[in-house]
Amino acid sequence: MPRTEAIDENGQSTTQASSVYSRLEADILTGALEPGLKLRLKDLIERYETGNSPLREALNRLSAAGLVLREENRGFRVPPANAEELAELTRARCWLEEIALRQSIEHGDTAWEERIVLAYHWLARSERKTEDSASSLSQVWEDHHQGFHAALISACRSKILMAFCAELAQRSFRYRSLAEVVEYRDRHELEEHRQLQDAAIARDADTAVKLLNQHYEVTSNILLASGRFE
Amino acid sequence: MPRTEAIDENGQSTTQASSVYSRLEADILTGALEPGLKLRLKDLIERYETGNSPLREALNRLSAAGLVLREENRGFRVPPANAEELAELTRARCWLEEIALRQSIEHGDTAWEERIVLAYHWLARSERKTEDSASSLSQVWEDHHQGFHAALISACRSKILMAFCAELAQRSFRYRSLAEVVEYRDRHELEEHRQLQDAAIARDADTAVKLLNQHYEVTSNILLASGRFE
DNA sequence: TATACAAATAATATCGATGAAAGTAGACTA
DNA sequence: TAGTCTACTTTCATCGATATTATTTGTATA
Repeated sequence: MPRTEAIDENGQSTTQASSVYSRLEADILTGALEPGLKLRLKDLIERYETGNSPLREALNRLSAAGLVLREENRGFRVPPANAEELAELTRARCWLEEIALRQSIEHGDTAWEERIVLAYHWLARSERKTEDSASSLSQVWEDHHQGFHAALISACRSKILMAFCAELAQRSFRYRSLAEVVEYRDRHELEEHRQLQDAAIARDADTAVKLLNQHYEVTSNILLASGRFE
Repeated sequence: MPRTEAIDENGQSTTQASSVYSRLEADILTGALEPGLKLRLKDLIERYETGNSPLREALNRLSAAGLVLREENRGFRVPPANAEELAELTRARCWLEEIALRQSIEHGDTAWEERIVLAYHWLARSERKTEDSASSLSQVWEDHHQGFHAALISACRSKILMAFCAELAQRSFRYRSLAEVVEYRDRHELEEHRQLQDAAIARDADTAVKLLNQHYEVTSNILLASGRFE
């Protein structure tokens, strides 16, 4: 008999392995499982109430995705987090997203513009809500934030490039979670995104790229300044 | 009792899962397992003389690496190959390797130059051998070819970017294998690589990038012209 | 003859247990 | 006192069997 039927975030039924995968992924990205932590199979089996096989399948997938470290005959661990990696992530992200953004601006149709406008709208709305529930950045805001940046490059005509950008976005997100920076001093996040929206839709590639790179670099510097990464 | 002790290419002992992983990877990249093929577990267990669990772990890793398709409750298959993907791979490769090459030329030290010279030397030597064993491109030549291109970008100071490039190189290699183009008409491969070497070491970024992009685009066009991908 | 349903079959996903390797602690030696 | 050898313990990797899900086949119905 199966432990419990595996259920998707959307209430869809999936395999145990995929269910464990997404829960593990979330726990690593949010820092619930801290960097460097040894992932003992027995513990994880308890934590996620699953079996040996699906757990190992999830861990193997995650290791190939760079979200878990795997050592032959020594099991798995959460990858360490350090300033160098954050810097490298940021650099790579600026490089790749510049290409993707320029391509999108060149090839984007009106549907692309609409996706951006819509994504910005949601982002602006969800930010209001954040003021209510003081403390940590809300999950819903994060989703919309990610959605906005994905929309910007969604017309680049390269699934491969978008997948790479998504991986970088995900790994960068972990650093934001780990830094636990709730509020960014002297910063108008929504305004930055609005300017990005405007430049993209105005097809002003150089401005858009400059804004986007700044956006990532400023964030990165704030995180580095938190002093949590060495 | 284990079926047979798993052995690495270098004679090192590894886990079954990793052993199966590399054999599956090779068979997919060389086309021994053809695009679109349904990967039935029972068949693979026979083929690789392994068990259910290590096989599934290997397949799960490969699926995360984009070398195998996974469908919930429907198992695994070899990803189809088509002209669009080849074109997209080539485009992405030109984009990313341009960045990596420019960075390498900017930051490369003498050790980097030596790696290139050495890699070129091996490539030139191994090409001679190919003339003997007529038919298909030799494995050793492929290794040196890949080594040369890796050396070119090896000073870019971004492991992440190099990993992306490696993935693209791998997936592109599959198309070269599948096309079974043994000889490239009107082409002087070794000469192309020599020019690349020279431009890189002369720190002539624009020329090097132009040569590299041409190199990839010409190859891609030859493969597309083979008519094997739709 | 096409369609819908049901049973039979085949394939995948998961379980519980066992085998193999790594890690640990205590005894013995130089 | 440091080193290393061995027995013991913990953890990981793999096995063989079972449960679950998809697919096919067969049958009845319109």
